Order: sequence, then C-alpha cells, then structure tokens
Amino acid sequence: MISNRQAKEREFRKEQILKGALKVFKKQGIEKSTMDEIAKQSDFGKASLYYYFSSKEEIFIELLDRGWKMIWESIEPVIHDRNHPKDTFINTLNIIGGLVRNDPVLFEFLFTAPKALPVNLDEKNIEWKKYQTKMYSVLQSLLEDGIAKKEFPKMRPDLLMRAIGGLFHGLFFLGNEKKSMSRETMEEFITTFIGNYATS
Amino acid sequence: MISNRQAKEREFRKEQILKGALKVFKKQGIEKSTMDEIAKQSDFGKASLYYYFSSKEEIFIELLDRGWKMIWESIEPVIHDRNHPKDTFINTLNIIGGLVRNDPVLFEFLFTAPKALPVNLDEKNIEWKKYQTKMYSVLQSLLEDGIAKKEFPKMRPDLLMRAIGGLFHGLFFLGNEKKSMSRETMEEFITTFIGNYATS
DNA sequence: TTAAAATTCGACCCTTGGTTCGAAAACATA
DNA sequence: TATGTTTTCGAACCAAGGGTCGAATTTTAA
Repeated sequence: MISNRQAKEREFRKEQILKGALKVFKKQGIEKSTMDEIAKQSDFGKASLYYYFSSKEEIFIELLDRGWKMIWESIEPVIHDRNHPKDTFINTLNIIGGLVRNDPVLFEFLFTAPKALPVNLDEKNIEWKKYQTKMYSVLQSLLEDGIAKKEFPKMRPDLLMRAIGGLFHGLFFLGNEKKSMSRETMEEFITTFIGNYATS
Repeated sequence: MISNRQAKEREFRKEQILKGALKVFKKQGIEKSTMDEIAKQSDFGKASLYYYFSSKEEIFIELLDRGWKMIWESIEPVIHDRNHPKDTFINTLNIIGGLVRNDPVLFEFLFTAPKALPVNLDEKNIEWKKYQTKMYSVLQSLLEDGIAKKEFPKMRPDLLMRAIGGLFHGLFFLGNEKKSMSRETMEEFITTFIGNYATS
C-alpha cells in the first residue's frame, strides 16, 4: 500500500533523477550520458536508479514524454484559432520560444534526442511522438491556411515548415552566445521571413 | 621506401575505409559506429584499420578534414567577389547546395559531426575547423556588406547568419523525403527570406 | 631467388558501462 | 517492540567495443 505522501516523494525522487539526467546530457551529450554519472548528479547510488526506472532508455523516454506533453499543453489553448492563421502561427512560436528561453537545456534535449534515439516504432516510446506529431501537423495546416489566405508567401507548405523549423532552431540553438533570444527579435525574424503582409 | 604506385594504393585503401566509415555513420549515427562495423563495410580486418589510422577518432577527423577542405575549395573561386554581396552570397549557397545534393550523407556528416565530437581544441583536429571558420566568417561579412548596401533586411548579421544556416539545414536535412532539394527551390526560399530587393 | 619491407588479420586484452543480486537500512503500522 | 514494506546501494556480472600483438602472407627490389 502506498500512502499519498509516499507517492509524492516517489515522484519527487523521479524528478531529481530526471534533472540529473538532463545535467549530464548538457555536459556530455546523450550518447555519453552514463548511469554512473546520472547517479552522481542526482545523488543516488547507481543501482537505485533501477528502482525508479527500468533502464537508461526509459529515463530519456520519460524526459521526452513529459517535455512534449508540456509543450503541447502550453500551446493547445492558442493553436486552434483558425481565423487568423498568421497570428496564430506566430503566437504559437512565441509561446514555444518562451518555454525554450525558460529551460534551454531541456529543449535542446527535446529537439535533439529524437534523432539520437533508436526510434523503436510500435513500442511504447510513442507517447511523446504523439504530441510532437500533433504539434507539427497543426502548425503545418496553419501554414496551409495562411498560404491560401495570402498571409504567407506561396510555397510548398511542407518545405516552408522545414525551413521555419530550421530557422527557429538556428536562432535558439546555434552559435555560442548564451544570451537568450528575445521575443521581439524572434518575432521580427519570423515575420520578415514569412513576409510582411497585412497584420490583422 | 614507398614507390609512387604504392602510395596511390595506400591512399586508395584509406579512401575505401573512409567510405566504409561513412556508410556505417549513415546507418548507425556517429556514436554507434563501431570499428568492427567499419571493418566489415570496407572489407578489411579490424586490426588492419589501425595500419592506416591510429584511432577511430582519427578516421572521423580525416573525413572532416577532407570534406571541409573540399567545400572551401569549391566556393573559394566565387566567394571573394565583394561587389555584389547578395549575388555572391546566393551563388555560394548554390554551390554548397550542389555539393550536398551530390553526396547528402557526407554532408550530413560534415554538418553534424562537429557537434558530436569532443572538440579537443589545441589538438590537431583543427585542420577542418580552419576551413569551417573561414567559410562562416566570409559568409557573415557578405551579409554585413549586403545589409549595408540594403540588399538584405536590416538585422543583426550574426543572427541572420544563424537563421539562414538553420533554414538551409532545414531544407536539406529535415523531413523524411529523400527527394533532393532543387536549386530553384532553394534559391526561391533564400531569396524570399532575404528579401526580394533589386537583383543585379 | 631471396631477404627486407609492406600489408593483413585472428586472437587476445582491457576498460567502460548497463544491468542484476542480495542484503542491509529506513520507514510504516499495529 | 515486532513484522512487514519500501528504499538504498555495494558488489558482482557480463557484453560491447576500442585497441594491441605477433605471426603469417604478399609485395618489392636487388
């Protein structure tokens, strides 16, 4: 029987471990993140990690799950307004930008790890993938609507999506300087790229 | 004493190994590329690899060296024309785009590996870094000139550089479809982004 | 033809790192 | 205090993978 407080403490310890994993990721990159190091960072014995997670992979999957879920829940209230595609699109990017600014390391992980992990399709690592897919597809359909309404330049939406994705990534994650990208600057770049059409 | 032909054959074998390494990189990613696998792919015994390279790292460093040198030599004839920054800039990107189209895997490696490798500064792994740095700094100064001449939108050149870098990367390397990015499409995107000012 | 040089590679070594075991400690409950 | 339950972790296990050794094979050149 697990009391309420016990459950909370358990959750708390899981979070400590996840934080530790993220610290290690920051220093070493995902491939070189070892269980020993994660244990050290989170102040547990290595064996104890296995009391909370069944494998190293599960730790990182759980980071992805929680992270992408958080992103989705942050943008969900805004992203469904289909009346002004461009505004909605930019608002959404701004929300995400805010999140990134708030925890760059986590987001570097969220945007990087998927490529680094062996994507066992069919398996249970799909949880985060669901949110990611949803986000991308809504964003892309916003782009489509925007193009139709001439709020965006006429281009293949999928390519436009990739380009903007790349641009976003470039602004936030490339380069050495750690100064956080301001909302204004980001908005300026996106708008310039997307085209300076009428702002509703 | 090494005869001329011997030297050529030696070089040929090194190339075989490098090609093998790239194949493995394509399938497994850089971290999971094992010497055993590289040996298998290039039809040598694992031990033989050490006759040609002193370590696994050296193999990848050499790929970087050769690759970045090749890039630099391809763009060098064009990149120094300072009269029409925008044209020069776009020409350069087009050249690189052509190279990428020609060997996507190699370029995915060239653009990816630097982040994945433990950048032992001071060490001899600087060779490729020299070319990379030169390229980025020339491109960025083109951007500066272009901004001054109002051929580009007025933005912080370093950020503009990062944004374009990201966009380029997005167009060529993001997404699943392997259809190669056409010169026209790429040019269209870059121009749209950079702004449709007078084309000289 | 033959001795030296160049090349190849199977077998082995050794470290790293993920995972498991089992016993102890801490905690809860009665 | 006694008994079960939860948590912790040192020690050991084991597979993977980078790197070395030395002997065999092939090539070169006299």
